Amino acid sequence: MSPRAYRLGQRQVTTEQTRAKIIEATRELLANPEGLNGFSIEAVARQADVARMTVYYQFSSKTGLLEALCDSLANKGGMGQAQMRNIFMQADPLVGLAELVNIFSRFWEADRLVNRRLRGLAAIDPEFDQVISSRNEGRRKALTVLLQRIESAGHALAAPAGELVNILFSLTSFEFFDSLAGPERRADEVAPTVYRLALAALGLAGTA
Amino acid sequence: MSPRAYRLGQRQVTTEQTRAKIIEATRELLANPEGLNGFSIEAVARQADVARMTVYYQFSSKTGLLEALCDSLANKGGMGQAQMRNIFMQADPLVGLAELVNIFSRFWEADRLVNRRLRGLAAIDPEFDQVISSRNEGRRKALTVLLQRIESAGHALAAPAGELVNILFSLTSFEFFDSLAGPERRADEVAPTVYRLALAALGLAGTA
DNA sequence: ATTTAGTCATACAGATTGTATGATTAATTC
DNA sequence: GAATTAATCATACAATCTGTATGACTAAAT
Repeated sequence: MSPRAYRLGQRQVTTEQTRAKIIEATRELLANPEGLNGFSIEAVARQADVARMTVYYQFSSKTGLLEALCDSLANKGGMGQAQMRNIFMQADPLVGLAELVNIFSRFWEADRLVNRRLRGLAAIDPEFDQVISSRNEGRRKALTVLLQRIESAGHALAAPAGELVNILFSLTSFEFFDSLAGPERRADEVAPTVYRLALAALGLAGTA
Repeated sequence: MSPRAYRLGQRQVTTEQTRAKIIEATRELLANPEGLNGFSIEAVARQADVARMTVYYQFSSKTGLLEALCDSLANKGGMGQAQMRNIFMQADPLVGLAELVNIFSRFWEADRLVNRRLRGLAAIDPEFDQVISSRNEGRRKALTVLLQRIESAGHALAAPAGELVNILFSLTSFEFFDSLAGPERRADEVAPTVYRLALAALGLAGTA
């Protein structure tokens, strides 16, 4: 009657491999320059060499699958803790801001096409949009803290802090990076431009 | 044998009405806050009270339909000639730039949700992305001309013109507007911010 | 040896797509 | 008025995808 105690143990390793295979297959399909016409759970399963039912079993829905991909990208990009810490370790919050811009520029660049697709899907599907939005909140939070420190450091701000957070948030968005980078520019060319605009927005054009 | 000469005449009016009905139905469906799950050619036909085959007959494909919608939005927003002329009529090219920012801010705001969906679809489908990209080229061209005039007017530019065009292009994009406006702000609050950033990018922060 | 979780195979109803074929309707031409 | 033409509609079709359900099979854990 009562279910027997059962630890996954070694099996969890295998399961994780399966999940990783599926997520990677999803990433590959989203990175297809031909677009997402061929993108379907069925195609993901084929690409991952897995039964379609396994995809559903592991991720429940398309949204669940894409959400897992987002997490995977964030982990791969080291977005969890290490990088964030580096932003706030800086004594000068403006250096921290520059660091944030650099980190995100590189992050957006790493899987640029995939990011573009994901945001495209988010623009179409409110359910998945929630996923993307909540992922963005971390950046907004970080910017809020940085801005407080910048103000504390004695810099007079050119506008209400809430307004400025909003501007910095938009300047450091994937969409802005993607547009600014165009077909040619790399992250290390774009990041300085974004940082310059950010300083200008703060009214600190010639400060650094 | 030889086909008889045939002018559409009065029939063209009816046809145009049909096309308009279908485009409007498309617009309404794209504006659905619930997302595009329910969006299909079939749904468009139902909404327009028209047979599905008529949609195909008039627009060939989904891309053709969306392209027609883009044109419709541009016409509705008066994007054709009148507004553009207003930008270049200004004696001071910086005023022209401010005008451009205003015009596009209002334009993006007018059908904001629809624009978001369209760009989402473009991010997913390279074929349709072409449509959107070519629509954006007008803005880029206008910015290029404005920038030349600004330079001719004796303002020293802070960076190569090509670079600056790129930055202004990104600052005046729908995506940047959409992010900056957030859930609350209106076009007339966003436009001044964008203009300030544009001036800062040009290195003319305190000029106007 | 038995239980459990993960994987797979199959099946199903419902939608959507793009295309094809032909009927119907109304305006245009002769 | 009769013939022609273009637009619209109705129906059908194969192909694909979705989400769900059901059960079999396998390997690890008990």
